[in-house]
Amino acid sequence: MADTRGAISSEPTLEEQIAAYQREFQDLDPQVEKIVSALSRLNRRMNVAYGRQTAALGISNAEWEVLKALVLSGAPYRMGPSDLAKRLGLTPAAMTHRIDRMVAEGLVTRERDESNRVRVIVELTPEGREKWLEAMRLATVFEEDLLQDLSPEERTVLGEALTRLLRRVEHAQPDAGGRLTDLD
Amino acid sequence: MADTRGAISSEPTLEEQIAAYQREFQDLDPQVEKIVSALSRLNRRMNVAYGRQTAALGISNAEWEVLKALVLSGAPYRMGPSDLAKRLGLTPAAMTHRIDRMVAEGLVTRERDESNRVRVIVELTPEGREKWLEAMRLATVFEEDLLQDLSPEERTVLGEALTRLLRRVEHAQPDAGGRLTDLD
DNA sequence: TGTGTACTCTTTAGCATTGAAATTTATCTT
DNA sequence: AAGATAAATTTCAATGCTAAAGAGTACACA
Repeated sequence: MADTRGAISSEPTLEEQIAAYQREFQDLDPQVEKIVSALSRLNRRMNVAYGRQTAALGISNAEWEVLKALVLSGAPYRMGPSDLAKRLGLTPAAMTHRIDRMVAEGLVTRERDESNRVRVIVELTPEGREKWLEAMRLATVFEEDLLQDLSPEERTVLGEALTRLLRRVEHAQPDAGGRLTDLD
Repeated sequence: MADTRGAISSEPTLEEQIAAYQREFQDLDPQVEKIVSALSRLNRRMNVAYGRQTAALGISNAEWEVLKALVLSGAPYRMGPSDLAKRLGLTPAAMTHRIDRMVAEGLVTRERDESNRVRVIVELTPEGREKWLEAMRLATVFEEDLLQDLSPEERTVLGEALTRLLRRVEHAQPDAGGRLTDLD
């Protein structure tokens, strides 16, 4: 899991960091750098916060990711290990071990698919679903607090802008030189 | 390092995901969820892109992080291992090993501080600085492409909004229940 | 029916990370 | 000056990840 550790301290402020970049690299567009750096820092801080919350519930951030994927798949909350692995960006091997741990903790069950015995079905237990719900409640409180300074209009604009950026990275692939070129 | 792996595939669209969340969790504010999910996805995609670029230069994303921290510290590009560790959010132990590798590759040097022999000084080599510069050039091209759909005004608004969110997480600490409360 | 091929999951070996203990050097107290 | 305490780094054992090899099952096609 990415950058979930706590205490990010003695870090320069965003402004100091951008000033330092400009000193060392003249071609830098400070506006672009501000967006990119803020994005990355924000994400790191948020992951730390989520990590603290899930830890308080006795699960790891990694386990929460699995619970989320299963719930999002909809009732009856079943997925195969390789689907889960693709969804979370893990190798199937890592998924095997992660599921091992979660079965031992009673968050999911693992059984063979009787109609195709190559396949394995991972299914959320009621306990797993309950954990997800508790984590979800904490997460929404945190997220609402995070955004409390933004008016509904500002939220709309922000969501719109981020979605546009996301579409750009998702529908484009960097070429050999790293340039983003449209696929459609 | 966080979520730097490639191929994030067979993922539901952002819209599908939010619809699924609303089905499973009625209290969800779709506007908030849109922002938070887009942020997290965007960051993941960007890390994948950066990873591809640094890999093309023969360094890992982890090594790039160290190079960035050293350059940002300004000439003469020296830092102690524990400062680097704090800056990158790693344990000192991990820093020791990472520096080992980078010394072996000639990106940095490690020597004892003669004025206080407990301390160690990690210093960027000219080769390390050159690698940073190459990575920086690729990164700025990617970042400019990423933001190409946003007008200068939109960029300003976006940067401003993200900075505001960042200030909120940085100056606030979640309490036992996970609420963000101001420190100032 | 039998064999080849493809697919899914697990096992194995290697690597980066963490947390805790150990090591080395500096500083404080008397 | 001696001994205790503190600080910075490294060493060590355990964890979770990746990549690649292995095992088991289903399906196609002769």
